[in-house]
Amino acid sequence: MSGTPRVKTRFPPSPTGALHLGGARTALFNWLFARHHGGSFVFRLEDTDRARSKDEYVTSIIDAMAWLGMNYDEGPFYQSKRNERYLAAIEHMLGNAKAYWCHCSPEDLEAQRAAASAAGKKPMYSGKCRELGLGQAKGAVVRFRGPLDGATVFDDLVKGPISVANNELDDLILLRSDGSPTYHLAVVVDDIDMGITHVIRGDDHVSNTPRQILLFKALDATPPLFAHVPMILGADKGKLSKRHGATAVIDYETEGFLPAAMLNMLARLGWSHGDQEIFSVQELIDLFSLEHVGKSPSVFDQDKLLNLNHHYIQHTDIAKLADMLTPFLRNLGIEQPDRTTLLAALPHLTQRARTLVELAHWAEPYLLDEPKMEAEAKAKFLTAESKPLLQAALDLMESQPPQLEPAMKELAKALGVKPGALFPPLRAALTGRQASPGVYEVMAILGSQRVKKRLKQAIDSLR
RNA sequence: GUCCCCAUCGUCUAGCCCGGCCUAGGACACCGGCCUUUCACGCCGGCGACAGGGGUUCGAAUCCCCUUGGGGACGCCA
Repeated sequence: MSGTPRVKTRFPPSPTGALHLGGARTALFNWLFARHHGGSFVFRLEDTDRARSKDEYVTSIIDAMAWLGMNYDEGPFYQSKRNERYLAAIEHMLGNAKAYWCHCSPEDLEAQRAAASAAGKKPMYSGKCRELGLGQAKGAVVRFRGPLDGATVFDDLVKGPISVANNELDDLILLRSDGSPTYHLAVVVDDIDMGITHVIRGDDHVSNTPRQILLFKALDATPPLFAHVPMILGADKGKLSKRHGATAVIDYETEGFLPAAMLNMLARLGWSHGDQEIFSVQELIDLFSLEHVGKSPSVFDQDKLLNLNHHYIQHTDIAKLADMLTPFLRNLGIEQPDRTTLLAALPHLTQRARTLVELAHWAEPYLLDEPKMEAEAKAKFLTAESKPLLQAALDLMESQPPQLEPAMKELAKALGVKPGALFPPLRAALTGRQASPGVYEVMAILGSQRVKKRLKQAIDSLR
């Protein structure tokens, strides 16, 4: 029975597009904060804009959250299903004069804003209908009756104290002329109903905060605590957009990134824990705190993500990696990869792959019945001069050498050539590539039967 | 335009709240070297920042002010 309420955060995307990087990071911070404090995390869909909201975006956002492993304790809630609650709140405010009907037409409003701009002020609603005592009418809206003087102050958990003069805030619309509630009203009612204690959201909402605080108070509720995290920018420091590459998190899944790497990357954008760069999810939960979230925007660096992903690929259990590779191998036409071969190859491949796409590419030669010959590898190394070398290697394999490495080195010496002359043709014959793990490793992965078969094929192709 | 916010290497950042330990640390990227049968991994080294100007102080990246620059908001979008 403690007096401090249990921490409750929420992530409320509007389903008007896929989950993008900024949204994912906001979700992550809310999720980490809730988990860190043993609180709960609410997932809510803000779909009051019926025209732009789409079911396909709802499922894609849910999928992206699942991919990242951000589970929620309550929800998904849909604002579109909570209309009576919003209407009741508006009715309540109309009843105690915290709201009023406004009959201004869109054209009239436009003129008012233009007038304010011309006077060197912020374009705002003039308050024309505020004291007119108007009633409901066709095309009318309900507006909030905000305070005319004083200031609204709040202590942002990341930015510190923020103060805005109330006369900078015009009377915002609560109910549209089509009878639907607006964003500001819906969020506030939801956050009250759902008992949200901490609102962690993007920087673009700071200027909305004073108006929402006023709404909380008008609804006789104590506002939650607010924390505004800086935006994520593109390489040119502009808003993140398609030009900067992938902006939707699901794109990173198809490009072969691991969720753990993505989470690590997102967490380190704007948050830090001393010099530490690598964090497991559990460490993130244990260490996360709003005090260490920075105040300035950060640029999303693809190279850093690639580097992190490379790290996670190297440190992920081989069997698990093999499982994750399945769809990427399928894209290469490999439906049923031989698991034994794959498991044998993977330890030699992870150090050279930064993504699962690259890893699948490296694994391909070992999983195919016959390696695909790259034109350049063939032209450079499968030549008339290399034929006797390949033949010698094949003869050696027939004798079943117990130790590959010394045997191959002996062979080079016996042939009177440097290892650098013998190995590239062997690699080309065995993998079809110019680059691969060491030739002995390749042979071990393939096994002597397949090695002999590939050697024979290469020799035959040189006839 | 008006209001709000922000400002350390190219990028992510530590340090800033509680001034001296900062000739500003780490990571990514980049450059060079080592290792090496290729491609990588790894290791070693290098380049590289407190936006500018005023204060306060014995002393400022750290505190205050101004300038400049950047971002956000100003919708019957969220």
